[in-house]
Amino acid sequence: MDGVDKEKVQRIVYDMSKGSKYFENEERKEAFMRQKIDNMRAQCAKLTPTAISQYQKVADRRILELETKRDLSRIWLHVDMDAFYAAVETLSNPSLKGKPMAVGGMSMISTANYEARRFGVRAAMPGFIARKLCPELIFVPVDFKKYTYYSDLTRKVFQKYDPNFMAASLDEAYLDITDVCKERSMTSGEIAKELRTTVFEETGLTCSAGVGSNRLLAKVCSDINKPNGQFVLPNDRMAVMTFISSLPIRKIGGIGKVTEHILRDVLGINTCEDMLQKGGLLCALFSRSTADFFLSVGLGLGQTEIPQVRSRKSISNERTFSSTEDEASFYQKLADLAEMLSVDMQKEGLSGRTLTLKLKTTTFEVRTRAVTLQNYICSSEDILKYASKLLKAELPVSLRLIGLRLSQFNADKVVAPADPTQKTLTNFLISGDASRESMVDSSSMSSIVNDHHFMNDTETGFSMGSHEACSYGGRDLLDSSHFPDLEDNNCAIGNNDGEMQKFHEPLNGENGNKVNTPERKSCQNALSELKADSSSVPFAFRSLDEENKKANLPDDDTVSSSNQGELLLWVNDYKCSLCGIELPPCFVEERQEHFDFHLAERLQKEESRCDTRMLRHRLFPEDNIASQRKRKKQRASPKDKGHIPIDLFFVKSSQNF
DNA sequence: ATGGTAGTGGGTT
DNA sequence: ACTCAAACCCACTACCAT
Repeated sequence: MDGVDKEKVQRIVYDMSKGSKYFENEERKEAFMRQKIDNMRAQCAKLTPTAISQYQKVADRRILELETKRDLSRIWLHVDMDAFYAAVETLSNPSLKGKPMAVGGMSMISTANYEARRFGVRAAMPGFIARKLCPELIFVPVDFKKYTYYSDLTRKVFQKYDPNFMAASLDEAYLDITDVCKERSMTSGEIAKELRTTVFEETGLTCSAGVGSNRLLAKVCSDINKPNGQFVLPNDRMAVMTFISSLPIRKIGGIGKVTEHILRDVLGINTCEDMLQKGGLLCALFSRSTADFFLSVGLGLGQTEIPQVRSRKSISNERTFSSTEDEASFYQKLADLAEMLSVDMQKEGLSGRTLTLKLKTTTFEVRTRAVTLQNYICSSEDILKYASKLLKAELPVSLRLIGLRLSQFNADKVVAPADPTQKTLTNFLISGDASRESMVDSSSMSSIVNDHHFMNDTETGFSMGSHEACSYGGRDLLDSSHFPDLEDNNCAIGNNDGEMQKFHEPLNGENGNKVNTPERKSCQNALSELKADSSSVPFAFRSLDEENKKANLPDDDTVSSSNQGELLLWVNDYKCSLCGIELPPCFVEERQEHFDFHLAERLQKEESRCDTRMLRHRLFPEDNIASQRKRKKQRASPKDKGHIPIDLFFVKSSQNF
C-alpha cells in the first residue's frame, strides 16, 4: 500500500497497546521467541564442519528426491475476493462507497476496505486502535449470513470451471482449471479473466486471481495484482524457479511472523531461494517434515492433487468476556457453551470422546485442559458435566475467555457408545488384551511415517504450524490409526504445561506459585473429591499389599501373563476402569456391588481351572498396585505431600477370600 | 534398560 | 480494553513390550 506512513502507524499502535495486559503477554511471547532463536543459534554454532557437510549431502539428496515429485501437468487457479466482508457491506449500503470503513467492532475488526487500509487499518486489528489511526472510520458489525449468501453466489460461478473446486474459506477458493482450459482451448489467463468477470456480474464484487502449477504458487500469485487483478505463472520449471528465487519467504502460506523471524535471524534466510542454499542447515535444525516443507518451498513445489475428503476432526466454540474471577459466571458461560456445542454436534450427527476446555486468563495466558472418555458424548449435560470437572481443577482463576472443543469423533456417526464398555468386560473375562492387538496395527501404520528423522528438535523447541496443509499429506495416515474403541486408561486428565510456561515462570515472580503443574492439578482433583466425601472413602490397599506380598505366588502364565485390565480401579476416583461406569466416591455400597459384579463374572470364568489362591493373585497383582501407587506419589508436589491420592483404590479388601 | 506409541498441552498459521 | 474456528506440528510423559 502506497501512501501509508508506516512509522506513524507503528507508533500509534505501540502507544495504544503499551502497558496493557495484552502488550505484556506479547512481550513475554517475544522473549520466548528470542530464547528459541538463541537456542537454535547455539545449536548451529555447535555443528562441526563435517556435520555440516553431512547435512548438506542429506539436503542435496532430499532436493533431488523432491524434484522428482514436481508435477507441471495441472493448472491451479486461486481466487481471492477483495476485502470481502467490507465489499459485501458496501453492496448493501452504497453510501459507504469511497469512505474508510471496517467490518467489526471496537474490540476487533475483521476486514477493512481499501480506503481504510490507507490509514494503516488492517484485519485483525482492534477497533479502538483503528479509530485512532483513522478517526472518521466507519464501523459496520459483522453479518455472517450476508457473507455466506454472497459466498454461495461466487461458488456457483467457481463450480462452472471446476465442479470439485476447494473452498478455503468464505472468500477464497482453489480451482483445478486444467480440464476447462483444454476443453475450451483457452489460456489460463483467459479463463481467470472470464471467471472474474462472471463473478462480478453475478455478485457485484471484485476478486483477484492467481494461476500456477500448484496451489502454493497459485496462492502467492493471487496476491500479486490485488485488488481486482490477476497474475499467471506459466507451468515451466525455469519460470517457477525464477519466480521463487526472489520471493520473500513471508509470502508463502504457512510461513508467518515467527517462522520468518527464526529463519532470518538464525539462518539468514530471506528469500525462497535461500532455502535451497541453506538446505544443509535446515536439515540439521528441523524435523524431516519441516525441512521437507522448507526445501519444497525453495523448489516452488506444492500440492497438485485434489486431497481426499477431509472430514472435520473437531468442533469448538469459545467466548471472550470482561475479565472476572466469579465462579458462578464461569459455570453459566460454561453451560451456554456446552449447550451451543451440543447443538452443533447434533447438527452434524457427531459425538466425541475428547473434551477440551480452553481458558484465557486475564494476563492472556492460554491454557487447555482435556479429558478423554471411554464413551462418546454429544449432549449438553454430558459436556457440561465433564467441562465443569475440568474447570473446577483450575480454580481459583481470573479469566477473559472460556472455550470448549469436542474431538475424537465416532467414525460412523453412530451415537450409541456401548462398544468400548463391552470390550473391556470381555477382555477382563478372557484375560486378553485388545489394546495390544490394536497397538500392533497402529504401530505398523505409523512406522511408515516415522521411519526417519534428520534429527529431533528437542533443544530448539521449534514447532512448525500448518504447512502440512499445503505441502504433504503424509501425516494423514496417522489419522486412521486412532482406534476409537481402543481400550486404554483413557480417563486420566492430562496436564502438560509446555515450555512457554516453564520459560516465563521466572519472569512472573508474584504469580509463580499459581502455575498449575500436573502435580498441583491431580492433588486439586483429589482434594476436591475429599472435600465432597472425606469420611466414607474405603482405603484398603495398604493391607492388601501386605497380603499379596505374603502370598507371593508363582507365575501362572498358562492363561496369560498380562495383568493389565484386571484391576478394578476408580479412574479419577470416579469411573470404573473395567467397564467405564461412573460411581462417585460417596456411593460406597454401589461401588462394592459393582466390584462384586465384576468378581462374579470373573469367578464363573475361572472356577473351572483355577483355585482361589490363583484367582486372588490375578485379581490383586501386587506389582501393579504398588507401582501405580508409587507413580501417583511421585506426582504429588512437596507441599501436598500430606494428602494421599485417593483416586485409585479397591472397594473391597481381600477378606472375602 | 530401551524403544515405540498414545494422549495431552501448547504454539503457529 | 486485542476475535473465532480449525488444522497441524512438536515436546513431554506415561505406559507398554521386549
